[in-house]
Amino acid sequence: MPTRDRPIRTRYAPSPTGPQHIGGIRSALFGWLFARRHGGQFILRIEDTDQKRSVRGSVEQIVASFDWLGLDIDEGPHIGGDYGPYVQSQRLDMYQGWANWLVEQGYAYRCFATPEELAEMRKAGRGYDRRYRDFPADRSAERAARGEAHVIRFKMPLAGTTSGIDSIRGEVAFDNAQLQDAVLLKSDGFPTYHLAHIVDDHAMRISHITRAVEWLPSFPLHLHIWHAFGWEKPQFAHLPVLLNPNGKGKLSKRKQQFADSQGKSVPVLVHEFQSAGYLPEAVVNFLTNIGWNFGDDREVFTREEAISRFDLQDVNPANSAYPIAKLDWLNSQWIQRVDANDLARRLKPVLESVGYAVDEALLRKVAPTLQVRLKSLNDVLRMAGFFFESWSDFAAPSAEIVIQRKMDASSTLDILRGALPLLEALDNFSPEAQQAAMSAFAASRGLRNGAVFGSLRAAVSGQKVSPPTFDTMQILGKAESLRRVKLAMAALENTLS
RNA sequence: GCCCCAUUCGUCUAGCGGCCCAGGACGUGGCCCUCUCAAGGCCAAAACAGGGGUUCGAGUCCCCUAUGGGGCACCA
Repeated sequence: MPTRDRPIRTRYAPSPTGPQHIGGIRSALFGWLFARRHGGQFILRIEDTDQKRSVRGSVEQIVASFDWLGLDIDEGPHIGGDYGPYVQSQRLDMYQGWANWLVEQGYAYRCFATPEELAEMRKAGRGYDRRYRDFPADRSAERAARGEAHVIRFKMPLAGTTSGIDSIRGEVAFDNAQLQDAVLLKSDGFPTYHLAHIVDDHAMRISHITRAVEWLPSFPLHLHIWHAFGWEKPQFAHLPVLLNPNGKGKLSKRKQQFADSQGKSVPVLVHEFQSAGYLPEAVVNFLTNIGWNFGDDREVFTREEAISRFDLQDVNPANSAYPIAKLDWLNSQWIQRVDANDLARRLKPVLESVGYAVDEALLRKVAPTLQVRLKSLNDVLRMAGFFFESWSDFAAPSAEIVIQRKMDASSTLDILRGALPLLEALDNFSPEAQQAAMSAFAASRGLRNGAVFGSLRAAVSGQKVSPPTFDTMQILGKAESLRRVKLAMAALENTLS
């Protein structure tokens, strides 16, 4: 039985198949949270034993994704560690050694069945018929020595049941008669997952194997392999997976975007979250809320707060539809929560990405007006991009934008004509002072505030929707604001003549 | 086909036999606030898959069915 007091070490062991998918992060996150909770280590190991599936550059993408999300890795191919190498293709001799050891000990055997024979057996409806399970050891060794292609298979018990403890769902039992003699070592000398992960998890002192539910069916196989080796077993936690937003099928790796019920496109790759303007804090918060909950109805919390409460036993065993709509809300919550200067820092690259030369001082003034208005960092473009356009190139907006509801060109012109000298007379151009003057003006003319404020908003921003009018004018400055009001007046005069 | 796992509002979830005529959140609808857009506040509609047991008592335990997910590769 595993002892409870060994150091907590968990790992994420992806295949290097390209950009990091959010489903993998979800699984990794729970292992990471658990390790951090217990002051243990979190390890990255690359499982590249299937040569055909390996994609160059994958490790860099995976590491970049973890970096962005702030999930720190203690040991891995990019940083090394005491139990390396952390790439399976660099550990081949270990797997071969242990596979042979299992054969020598009688726990495994060489199988010379050809791919054609296997295909026939499959067609016949059943799996591998164990035809080499009891093949004489001397003849087996002889054929291998002659260089005949073969794999090594594990001898599963033929009867009885195997049960194991899953940290999330408790005891799980399997009928041994249903299980197959799985391949441990392929004919190309590479191990399968079944062999490799056990050799590595043992060598790397992994205390808790956290992996997706699709591994549950091979759990009994793994238990027997651990037993054959005689190694202390880790604890196992088979994590639920993310389903598509409609609840149908596992969240796809192939379809990178698809429409949810609102017709929005849905990010599934980590870099897509980044480019869609989500904060990493929000993404982590979002993922943490699926299949686990904070415990006191809190939905918004930091990763540190989550660490302080996380336990694998509290993970909900059921798979869940990908509740992507909640991410937008969470993102807006996080945008409101971060410090305004921090928000400015995060907004800068977004503005630069569309070609603005960003004045940081200006951005720091704009950011506070945006905190309650952005769902995504990218919304800054639509809401406040005009601040970063060349001011001298500012063109008066069309009358259609300046003229407010129930107003016309001439009444709007009247408003601007009346407002201009009042604003000009202000020594203090604070939003409060502006608002006091403009409210009084509106009242004196019997106008709605909206008619006055809205005309000014459009005049100075060129937009129907913007940050509050008087904040906008303060940021633009009195001179620039008044210049724009005059521009709008001139444009309106033109439409009237 | 066989095996495993799961099943509470549309969705994410709380609930580990009585505190539940089921709580929170997102989304949706309404109202309030309001210079636009938001944010915020208040309110509303909305669920224990079905059927059998066990028990004084079941969303909570057991069984069956249904549905969903996964597995049955020399992929992980």
